[in-house]
Amino acid sequence: MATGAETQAPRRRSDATRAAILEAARERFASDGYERATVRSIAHDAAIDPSMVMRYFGSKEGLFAAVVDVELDFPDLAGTDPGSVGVVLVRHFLDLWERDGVLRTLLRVGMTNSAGADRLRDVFRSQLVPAARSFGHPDAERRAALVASQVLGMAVVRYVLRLEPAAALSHDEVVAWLAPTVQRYLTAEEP
Amino acid sequence: MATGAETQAPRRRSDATRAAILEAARERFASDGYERATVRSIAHDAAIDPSMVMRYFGSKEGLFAAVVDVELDFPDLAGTDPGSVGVVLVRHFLDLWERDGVLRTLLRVGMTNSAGADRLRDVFRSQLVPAARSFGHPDAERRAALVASQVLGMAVVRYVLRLEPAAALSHDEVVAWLAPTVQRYLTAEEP
DNA sequence: AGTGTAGGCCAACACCCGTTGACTTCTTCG
DNA sequence: CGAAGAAGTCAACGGGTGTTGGCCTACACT
Repeated sequence: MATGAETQAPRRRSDATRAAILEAARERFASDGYERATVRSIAHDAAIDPSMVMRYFGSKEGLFAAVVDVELDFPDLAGTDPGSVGVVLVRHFLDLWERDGVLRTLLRVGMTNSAGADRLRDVFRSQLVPAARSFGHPDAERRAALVASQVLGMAVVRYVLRLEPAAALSHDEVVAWLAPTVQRYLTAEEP
Repeated sequence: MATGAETQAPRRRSDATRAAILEAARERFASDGYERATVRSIAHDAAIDPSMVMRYFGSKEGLFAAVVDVELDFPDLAGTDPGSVGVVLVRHFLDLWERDGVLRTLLRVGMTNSAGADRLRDVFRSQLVPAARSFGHPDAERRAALVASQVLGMAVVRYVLRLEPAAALSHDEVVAWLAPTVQRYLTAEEP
């Protein structure tokens, strides 16, 4: 979706405020979760009045929807070498988790908020399942779910729980360990 | 820890109430998360007054600590055949997740509440890391973290997010797919 | 039977939340 | 310059929260 307005030149004075609110909200939601991230605290971070949040996004729910409404542009796995799909996918996920906080926000909020969980399931269905279909197995959904379990799990221990040994792993180490797993889930004939 | 009192005969009249509060709290925390599980709703489920919760557990935080303060008795991996440790561990985890709601509660709450995250890290450190040491690799902590990422990830997609394909998997299917992964994380010489 | 005490309820407290509407300030353009 | 409208502030609302203390009730023991 990613509601328009960025197609037109951003001359409106309010665009800066809008962006500030969105950024503050993204960080608060990611670090505090949906309930503890209060409209007041977000407004404080963005250095504006709480009522501005309502004016721009209608409600707290609307603000969350706006934060979470971004394209995640998965790589097209159809073109890549089937032998290195694990590496490609894991590396892409690492980038995605660390680029901006959107996925972390989604993960954290998705644990307690149904709108967050819905959006997360949406990403799974619209991005990961199609990618899993490239390998011709009839149970692509199951394979995608297995991949999701490993990738989300690493995100949980690394970014949310911050388990020391997991958070300390370099990107290369994460790829080295997880890629074979993901590869197997997607391409193996049987467990 | 598991605070005593169950060593003495449970003749106190209040023990039933105490247990009712604990059970209601466990379910509410597991299904709603820490913030949305209100003391009032828990008291309602336990059919008592909210003030009783305070009398027995001091505060909402105290109640949560009591809910989460249970032994998880991991299997001792030292005795089991090193070739089937993946199967044993994954099956044990499935039992643990589904026996009572404590681990689900911990997972959900650990995402937003620091006390929950602490307790989860505690379980990791005191149970999973020692188990990982059985295999003589110097980086046992890292191996344990990898196992945690896969096992927690499956719990997230299965019990919290309820991703359809993952929730529909039978125990045997989960074991068949995850056991080789866990086995490799624990025993492989290198990625 | 009478009394001390543990168990339980009720009403209220102070606080924080999301949200609202009226008011002021700044910007822009005729 | 002056007016129109956007951008932003302020104070308040109704409601829900965790928590408290006073009061009532029912049981155990002498």
